[in-house]
Amino acid sequence: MAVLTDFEASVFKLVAKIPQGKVTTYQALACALGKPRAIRAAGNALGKNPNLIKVPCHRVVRSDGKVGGYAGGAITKVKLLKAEGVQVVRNGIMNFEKIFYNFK
DNA sequence: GCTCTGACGATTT
DNA sequence: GAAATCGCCAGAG
Repeated sequence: MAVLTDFEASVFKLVAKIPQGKVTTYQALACALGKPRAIRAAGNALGKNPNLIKVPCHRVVRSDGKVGGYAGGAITKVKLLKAEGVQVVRNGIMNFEKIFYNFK
């Protein structure tokens, strides 16, 4: 079972809600948690990556439009996103603005 | 209880 | 426009 903290569990719970073909940013994620300043903490939680398959952590990208990082490598992350219909411009930069998922 | 690290963000140079 | 620096929060040692 998850030996994670409440904060991490909250992050994974939100990330797991991201539908296929959509992506979100670490900022929106932290904001959804009620702590827009805890961007690093949210990213740190995903960094644990306890359920890489169950949690679509690859759908979480940076606010800059870059894919950010991934436990399996940023290359794999972009690959998965492209497979879901995400338009990757270049250098791992994508048009997440058109497929942005807003937590609600 | 203090310090370092980290899948980040925004600002400044 | 790109690179570097500072600032932020939470977890682990």
